[in-house]
Amino acid sequence: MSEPTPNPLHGDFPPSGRRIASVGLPLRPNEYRDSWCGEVLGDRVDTEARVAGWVHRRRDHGGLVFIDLRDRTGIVQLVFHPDSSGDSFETAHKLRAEDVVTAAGTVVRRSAETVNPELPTGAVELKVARAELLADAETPPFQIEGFSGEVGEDARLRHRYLDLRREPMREALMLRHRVTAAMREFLDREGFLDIETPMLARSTPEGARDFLVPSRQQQGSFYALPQSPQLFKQLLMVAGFERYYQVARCFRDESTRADRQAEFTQLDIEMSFVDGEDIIDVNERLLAHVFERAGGPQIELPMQRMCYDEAMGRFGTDRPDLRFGLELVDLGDALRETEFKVFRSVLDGGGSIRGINAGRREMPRSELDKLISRAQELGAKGLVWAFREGDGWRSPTAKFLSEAELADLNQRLGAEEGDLLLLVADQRRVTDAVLGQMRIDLAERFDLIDEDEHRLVWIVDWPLMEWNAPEQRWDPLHHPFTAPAGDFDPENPGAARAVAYDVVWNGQELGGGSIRINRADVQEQVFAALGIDAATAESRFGFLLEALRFGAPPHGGIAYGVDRIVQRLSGAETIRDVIAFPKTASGFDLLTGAPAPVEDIQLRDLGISVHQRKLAGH
RNA sequence: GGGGGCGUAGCUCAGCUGGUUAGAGCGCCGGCCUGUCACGCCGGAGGUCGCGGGUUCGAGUCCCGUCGCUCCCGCCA
Repeated sequence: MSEPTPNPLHGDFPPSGRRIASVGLPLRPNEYRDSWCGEVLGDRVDTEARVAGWVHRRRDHGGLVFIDLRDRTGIVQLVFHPDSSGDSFETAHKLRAEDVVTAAGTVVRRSAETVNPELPTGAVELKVARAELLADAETPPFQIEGFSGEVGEDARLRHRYLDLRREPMREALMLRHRVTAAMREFLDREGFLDIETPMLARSTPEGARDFLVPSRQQQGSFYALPQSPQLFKQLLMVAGFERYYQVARCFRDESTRADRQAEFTQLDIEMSFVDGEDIIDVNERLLAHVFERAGGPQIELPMQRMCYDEAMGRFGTDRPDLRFGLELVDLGDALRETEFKVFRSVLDGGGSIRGINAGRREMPRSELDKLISRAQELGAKGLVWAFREGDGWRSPTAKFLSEAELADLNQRLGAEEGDLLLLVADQRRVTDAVLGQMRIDLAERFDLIDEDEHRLVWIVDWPLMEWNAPEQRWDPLHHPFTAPAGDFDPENPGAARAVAYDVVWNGQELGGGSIRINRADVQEQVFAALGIDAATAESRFGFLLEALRFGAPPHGGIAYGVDRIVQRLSGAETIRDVIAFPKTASGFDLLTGAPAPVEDIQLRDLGISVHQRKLAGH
């Protein structure tokens, strides 16, 4: 996790183990304990307390034994003296790391020299009268805490239940709970109903690959695990529930990333009789509430908005990080007459030339070569780099450009002496993808991001569709159920705008949504424009079209990536660190061994050929 | 599907241009210890160098393959 950058988890909470109070613990006494370890504080001095937990560390002095006992709320020091009753003192000598223990005794104040200021409970300790070993533990494969090195992720995932005992993971999952609890709390208060939708659903071949589940009763047919509850929540609007939400598990059979798992959690929301403004209003208040409850940055309402076109123009992406500049600049006009062949052919081919002024930077040739490789990795054919020098450039490309062109480029880029300029010439889609990402790479590399700053922005006014040149068809920017703003002209689908909105936090999309189509005829037109013919639409989405004919209210909604929100709030480097039982990059669960081969008889029940499975290598 | 990085003791790592018996810290085991809190001191155990093959007098080290982890690109409506 991270260094001294202020973690929103810390600082905004009352110090000490009382942090746990906001998680709403049942504190009913039982025979094992009447106190959480983290709550044995000064106000318990001279009272009896009974705690239970895991042996965090033992310090055995022979005639005196200290045990740090840990539960999910924190740590308290137990002291065993030889005069403990029964065989408690002998038990203490035998205790080992991670043994499970219950101990009762008197809470005593520590003498001034023995106070541990590092521990919330460090002013007191439990003088143990009786203790019992409830379960002993084998030596853990890695140290739970008190070890300066990071434990490798393989080991952590293979014994996740031990990893989850470590403080960063405890904090992350408790934060996650606070986030979802705050979501439910707010939405319940606003009149939303929590309704579950099916996990075994119909496959939708558009979009991401589905996880398929073979049907035993209809051999050869398959369920799909839902990529989102989208269609079901629209049907719930048709059904008249008006305000719905669900903390929904979703599945996409695509490769994972540091911020992506195939199985993830979405906060899914849908409302009826609303327009885009109503939805944005509710969601701004939702986010403000969640951030407040979870110790995130304070959100000023109303939040900033930016049009899609502006975001793409200035930042090359629909999820701009507004904490730093390095904005993209369009340079085509400066090169209208250029004779430089590379630029000429791009411009003649309808492409763009765009650039970034990275500021005054020293960069050796080897580093510049790395930038070129990165640009190529991102899809550019090449990258022009230049340093402004006098009225011209120091650059391998300078000799191909006229003095007037160089001066114009410098002016458009606002280049001053020594500034590093990066140019990409390609189709606009490519220039934006490449420079939009390099802008972020450069900001990280040159440390231009103020980690204390937080910028939330709604991206609004989206195109409904974009032209997919390789496939020669129109694709929806959100999904095929997004409502066009105003009348939809099937002859000119590229002109249609959508009532859609994404909320972006420091360059990461937290969630996105739209007003949906609530008329069957419009939905049919949009399907047609997307190249889904009437027969296909009927067979895949006939149930939706039919439902829309039975009185579908105007409706719309949004969906948030819960894992990413928690990741951001916790400062975790990967999404795996905020998921209790995540999978590896190749989709393995190292703890349980899933996915795993199954018995032949299971396959026969499903009508799947055992022979085929053998071919697959099992 | 493609590219980069990594894989050595239970954990985190070191191991030079190939060279004798593969090391450290932590953990673990035994002993001592009444104020520690990363307790301390003394002693000890612990290795298929991911796996398979090759080059070489000789491989942890070089080469090929393979498996696993990870980051990135594609992909993720």
